[in-house]
Amino acid sequence: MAFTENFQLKALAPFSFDLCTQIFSSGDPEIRAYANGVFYQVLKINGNLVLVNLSSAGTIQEPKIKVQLKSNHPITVEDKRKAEETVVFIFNLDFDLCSFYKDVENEPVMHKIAQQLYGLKNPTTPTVFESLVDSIVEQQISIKVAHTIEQRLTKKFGEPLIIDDNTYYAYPTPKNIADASISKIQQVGLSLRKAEYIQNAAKLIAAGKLDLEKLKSNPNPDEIIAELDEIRGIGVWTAKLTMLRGMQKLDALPADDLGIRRVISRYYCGGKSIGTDEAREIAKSWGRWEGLAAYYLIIAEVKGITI
DNA sequence: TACCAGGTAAAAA
DNA sequence: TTTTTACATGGT
Repeated sequence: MAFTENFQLKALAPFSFDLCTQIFSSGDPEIRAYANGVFYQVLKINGNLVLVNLSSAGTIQEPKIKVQLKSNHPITVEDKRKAEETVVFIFNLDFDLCSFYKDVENEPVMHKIAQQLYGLKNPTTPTVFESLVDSIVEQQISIKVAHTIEQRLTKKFGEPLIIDDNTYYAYPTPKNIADASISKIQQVGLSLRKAEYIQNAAKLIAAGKLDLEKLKSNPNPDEIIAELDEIRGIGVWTAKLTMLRGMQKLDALPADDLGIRRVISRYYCGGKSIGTDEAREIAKSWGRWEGLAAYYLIIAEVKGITI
């Protein structure tokens, strides 16, 4: 017998629920997915696993989100509050896209893409740890291989939640990973070195020597990069990707990233391969929103948008 | 079959 | 100090 709780959330307009969730339509149905208008994933709320179902109940200009929580434990008022806070964070509901749109309105390419992706907000991982681990996994290897490995990692070390005879997996906690052996971690297809990086970071967090959630609130991006860079296996690329996807630092742009350089080239340089400096130069025209703008380019490419 | 893919640390020069 | 190399796996 599952406990359920229903409520609604408002988002700061413009917000397109459909645009924001579409990228999850190919997600692993046992982890996180978007199907039949419902996005769902498991969150660990105050120590208990909760399945969060989200669907749109409004429009782009008056966005409302229907939230349904399901758990095998009673859901307290505090659980509800925490879940609400997390959902707001995951979809960046409080962010005002208008400031981004205003800053790029004189930059023809991004302006046009932004018009076609009106209401798209960048999704964020529920914890910084998740984006840090994913970013390490994604070093060097193709994004498809990385996703396969990330799914295996989640199912092998994440805690399962069984609701209505379906099994869903929460993302592993730092302790889950810290308690696992290097060879066990390697079994999901990671190199020995990456398994060490990930376990080491998890141990630092589990031991209280590293507080990523606190680091998130540091307003100085350079200090965040410097601190992350201290951790073995984390370079500037990984630090920036972590900041972008796990801390909503929308100015962080991993300009040396192959995929980002490719997509910048596609929309700005006719597809010829460009260097890091050239990518950085083009990104300057996006002001404080380099990372968000890069996300727009990636989604534009996925959706086949042409200028 | 090779080679490459959203890097990094450690070894070698 | 700067340049090479190993790394694991799945897609092409």
